[in-house]
Amino acid sequence: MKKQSFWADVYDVTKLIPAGRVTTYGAIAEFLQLGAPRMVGWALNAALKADIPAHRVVNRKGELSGRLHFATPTRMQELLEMEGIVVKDAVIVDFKRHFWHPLQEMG
DNA sequence: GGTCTGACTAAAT
DNA sequence: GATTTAGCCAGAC
Repeated sequence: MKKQSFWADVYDVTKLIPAGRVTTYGAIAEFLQLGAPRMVGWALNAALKADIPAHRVVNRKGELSGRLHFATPTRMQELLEMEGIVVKDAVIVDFKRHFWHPLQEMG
């Protein structure tokens, strides 16, 4: 993938996340060599306005830390559950099992 | 143009 | 082992 502005990069990577899978800010930051996971979340916040499945990105604990930024606080969880991910109390159940790393898709 | 602020994370306490 | 601290870097003011 080409290095663009980090916004576009975050968008692209996020769009690559398969349905029913999730990844972390850190994984994306690592993949993009940002060195600043916070920016990923920040970019994702802007990504909500675009056609980006930002709900598939959670913090390293598998917690839906960004749910409050969605239209409704429960929206993120609903989207994940629609994709077959079990979410309990804003935390993904068996997070490790659903975890997806960008490099995994790259090959 | 310096300062503040994040949907975070790892290390230190 | 839970809480706190520092580092991360791009935008907004």
